Amino acid sequence: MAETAARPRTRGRTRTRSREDTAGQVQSLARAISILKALARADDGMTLTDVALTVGLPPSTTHRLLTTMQHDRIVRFDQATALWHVGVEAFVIGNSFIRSRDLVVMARPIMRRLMEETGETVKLGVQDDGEVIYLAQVESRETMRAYRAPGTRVPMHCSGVGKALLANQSEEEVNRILQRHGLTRVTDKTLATPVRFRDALAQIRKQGYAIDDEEHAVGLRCISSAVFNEHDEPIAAISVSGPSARISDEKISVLAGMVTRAAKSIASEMGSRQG
Amino acid sequence: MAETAARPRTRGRTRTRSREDTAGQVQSLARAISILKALARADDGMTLTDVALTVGLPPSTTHRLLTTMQHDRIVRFDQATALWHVGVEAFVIGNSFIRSRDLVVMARPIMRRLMEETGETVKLGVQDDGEVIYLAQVESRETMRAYRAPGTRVPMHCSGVGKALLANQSEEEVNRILQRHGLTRVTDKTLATPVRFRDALAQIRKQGYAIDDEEHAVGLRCISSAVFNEHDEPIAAISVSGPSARISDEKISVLAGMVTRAAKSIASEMGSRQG
DNA sequence: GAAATCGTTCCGTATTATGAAATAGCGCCA
DNA sequence: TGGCGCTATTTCATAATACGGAACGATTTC
Repeated sequence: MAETAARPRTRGRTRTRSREDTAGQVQSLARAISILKALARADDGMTLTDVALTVGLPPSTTHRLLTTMQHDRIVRFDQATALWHVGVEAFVIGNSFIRSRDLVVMARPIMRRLMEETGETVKLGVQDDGEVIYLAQVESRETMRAYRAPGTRVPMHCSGVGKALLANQSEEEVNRILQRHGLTRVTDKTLATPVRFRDALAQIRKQGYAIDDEEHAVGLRCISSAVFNEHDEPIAAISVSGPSARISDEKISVLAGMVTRAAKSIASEMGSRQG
Repeated sequence: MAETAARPRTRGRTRTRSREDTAGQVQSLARAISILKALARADDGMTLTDVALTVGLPPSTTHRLLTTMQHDRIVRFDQATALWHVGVEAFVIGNSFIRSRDLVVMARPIMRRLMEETGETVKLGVQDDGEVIYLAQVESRETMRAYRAPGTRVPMHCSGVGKALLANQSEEEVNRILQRHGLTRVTDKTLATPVRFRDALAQIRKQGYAIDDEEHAVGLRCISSAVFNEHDEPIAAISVSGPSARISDEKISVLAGMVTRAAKSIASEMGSRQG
């Protein structure tokens, strides 16, 4: 291990990491994380070669990392289909993120009641990295219902929760986020121009609640209201969403009342605990 | 770097892993996982030394693994309190488990084992539209046995599965269902009055399991226990059922233990912690 | 029945993880 | 204010550990 200079540097490990951003990092762990992320993105599991290809690692290394994680059920291997999935233990660990946030624990019973009142799916989301991330959801009992698994991310500009959150932030903050993520058009009704979007925010501020009228998914309407902390900062938003057929124009004002009331009870619940 | 044989194998790192169960495992990754598990167990975050102590690693190693995970927001460090928590990304990854988990698939092996233990037919049912719908069943080997085709619906108030589910719901919910479907008398023993039924539910809550004593079919007894999800909501119930002749009063408590234990393993398989 | 494809294990190599120790922060008490 | 005890970080020499190419199996395909 002394004659490093003698050997041409090209041979050996295929990929030499750029020694700047990864200094002090544990390679194998970082690689395992990227594998996990890949698995989480795939809807129906991945084969070993799929995984190896997407993360850019040799199959043997990929396999070794996967089996290590399998040992603790972080990932699961389905023998029958030869596919790797995210495992139970990852779920259990991930859910402890929720428990560490009083918000979700407090909000859940109120969300449940709101679902009973409205009959529609109720979601709770926060802002994260310029996007909305859903933390919790209470599903409607209807056959035709809105569903978006907790833990998924959606753009802010075309979701009720996102707009409710943005409407209560400074103009600079809004600009920064729009600049970073853009106003991507997702459906015909997505507000895809800055002017229209800013008007919408003004409207939300005036009404106290946000509406997403098929701006994210065709046929899906959604009414949302922000939850404020004791410093009047919007820390989260809840929403009620369902098929446009059920969420008629006439019903909106009634639903909006229920949603804003629920948002306020969550806020007061948080305040009392001094979260 | 060629004389590997010359050096005595015993010296070196302080802890030599027992080369059997950890062969082919990636040490650093396995350690990182144990750190994550420790963090998940602690609801309110841990200091670095806490973590290092509980997983039995030097602080420097622990710190290096933590910062690597922090890079991808698998863990979060709260500067103000100097505490490490499970991070957003762990939540996002973990929740993708929901997409791949399947109650019936997870339950089946456990149901099979329960059938072997008890010798009786094991069924899995969920609540749908105020009724019980059976999703799966593992049949007893006896000639005389309980049978109910998967997919069939039965009233909640006179089935073990239904009662186990109802016992774990709010009073309003129970009232709504009873109002909608009534307490139809099916056999002589059916609990057909609200008072008797409510008493039965209280009893179930106390015991942790439900008994259907010929309330649905003459000569058929059934013991059932609910399966809870990660929010402690009852999502399903399993039952063991057979002829009253075989399911004697004395046998009930033994069978009940087996059923509740099986229900708990299904729950933990589905990601509810504390199985 | 041969070829191809994919998953798994082996094994020599040196890169990378390791942990002791040094250093940097941070209250806390005198 | 300054020194003391504590905990969090960073450094760095060392070799243990992760690495990946290649061989081996298992399965499917044609």
